Amino acid sequence: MSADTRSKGNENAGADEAGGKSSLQRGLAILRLLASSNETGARLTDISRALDLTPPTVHRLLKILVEEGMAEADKATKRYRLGIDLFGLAAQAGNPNNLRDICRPILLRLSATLRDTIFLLVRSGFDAVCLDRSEGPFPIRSFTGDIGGRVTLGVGQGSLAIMAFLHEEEREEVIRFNLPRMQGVGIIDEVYLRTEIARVRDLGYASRSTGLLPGMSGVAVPVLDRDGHAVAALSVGTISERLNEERLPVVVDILKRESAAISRQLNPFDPVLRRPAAILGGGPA
Amino acid sequence: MSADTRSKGNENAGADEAGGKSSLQRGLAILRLLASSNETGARLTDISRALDLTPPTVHRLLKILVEEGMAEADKATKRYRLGIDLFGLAAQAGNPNNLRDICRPILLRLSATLRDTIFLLVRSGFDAVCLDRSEGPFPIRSFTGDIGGRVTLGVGQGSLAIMAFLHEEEREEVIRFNLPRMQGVGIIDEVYLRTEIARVRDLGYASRSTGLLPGMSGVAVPVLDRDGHAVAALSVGTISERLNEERLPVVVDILKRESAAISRQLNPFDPVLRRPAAILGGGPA
DNA sequence: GCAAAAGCTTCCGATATACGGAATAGATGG
DNA sequence: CCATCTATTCCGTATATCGGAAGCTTTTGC
Repeated sequence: MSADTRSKGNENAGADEAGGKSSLQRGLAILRLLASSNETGARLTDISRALDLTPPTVHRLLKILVEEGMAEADKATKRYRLGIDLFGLAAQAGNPNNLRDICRPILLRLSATLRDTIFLLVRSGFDAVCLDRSEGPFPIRSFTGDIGGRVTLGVGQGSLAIMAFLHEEEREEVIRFNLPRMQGVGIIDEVYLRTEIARVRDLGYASRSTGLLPGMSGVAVPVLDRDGHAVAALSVGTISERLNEERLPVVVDILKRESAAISRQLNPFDPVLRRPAAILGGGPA
Repeated sequence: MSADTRSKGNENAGADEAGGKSSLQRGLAILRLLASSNETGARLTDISRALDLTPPTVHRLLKILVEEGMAEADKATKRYRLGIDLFGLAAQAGNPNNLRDICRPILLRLSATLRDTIFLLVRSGFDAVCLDRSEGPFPIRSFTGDIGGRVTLGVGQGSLAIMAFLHEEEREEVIRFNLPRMQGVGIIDEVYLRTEIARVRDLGYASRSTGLLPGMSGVAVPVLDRDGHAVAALSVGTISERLNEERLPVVVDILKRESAAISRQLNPFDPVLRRPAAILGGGPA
């Protein structure tokens, strides 16, 4: 197992077939396919062809999925889509230590205070995933970070904030894996990336025009565990004008304060945070 | 299906066992179990006992689930929880016709305008499910309706709004099924329920102190399809004082207007409108 | 610190379970 | 109406799944 993602399972050829051969894997493959075609839904034969499974097999699996509430059949159009039960499941998913629950009120407060949209990102393998977000009243919305959306770790400020505060070895692993993936999404130069990371680590926050969208900027701070490693990031996305030299320090300060509050709630036992103020700057009591 | 062939002597009626016998069913059962114990996570043997599966079986299924990103193993605590990929899946789930996407900006507008929390509910079987919500700035939050949460159809204003605008036969079916479930959650009297439904149908909105929480009230309007049947409900939850005789009609009026706007977008039958206006979204994942 | 208990993982043979070809029924469309 | 495509059912085959047993690791208790 070791390294935590899909680096190994590569033995079976086939572009996008049903991953393995267990029926559980096939069922999950169907769910993923349905997710990717949720606009229109997918018919049985579509699935059959896409996953290279025979119609009877797909039929049987779909029947189970429907019974279990993970899929729904639109009898009118004969199309299948994901079921709402799945939605309920996921409400609990990716919520280690109730991170999302803890952060929810903070996101609300931040979006109200800063008037921009606030994102909560966590690491998932070599990506960052948007766990939650809270829209601010400011009328221009960032395109990034629909809930559940993924970004390559290292792309975007929230990503960088997480990356800068990973374990040394993990960060190296991520850099190695992600550099090729980052072609054309901004950073392609390893040296530059490392410089950025060092800078973020130094400052305790990430803030640069990502280049993803002209005119848009972001600021992000990591949410640290008791060892000073990132478990998440708080990020603000807005138009560049709203993150000028005057306002930026203010925003950063507020973010850091809230991040520290989250850290404290994440570690209810902590006698003393081990590496607190040094990294996050002026730590409020 | 059904027909319990319980070859094993194990007759002990263990409350909540793994649903069926297919490995897909068992895998999903594990996911559900993890969802219900996401606070702490579950260990392999916990799952094994709860679902009446042998440890090797659970081990194998968990391994698959982890590989597929549907579960995560916390190596430190030896506990399993739901994986973030599941979270990403569900971002697409329960989103027929992109209902959630369509409603998102409207929820935001409503919560800003009305200053209270707005809920989007859809029907799922005999329940209503909270598809989305948008918090308003008003400091008292309703406990109801975490995203993904379920309520018995008929309990609460949003529920009622949906129920009042179902097909005749469907409504009867729901009433029949749900009446027993509603014991102790407010309405227990069939006559009263039917009266309420008729009233809601008449007025075009639902508004009563639900009795679920003293001092809290709600208003809800249905979102109708072209046939005048409910596909969803928009609901406002707040303290009773904020829904007095003066304000209520205003709120209802605004809700109805937005509901109508949604309905219009839901029926892009005009082949011209097929394109869902990729304003800022549509980004790659 | 050691022994005991509980938990996790691997192995492997028996068999239940899932598979897919073929045939049927239903839908679509010319 | 027939031709084509799709969904569903049936059933014999074989394969993937199961669980006992045993090795191994971690936790518990003394």
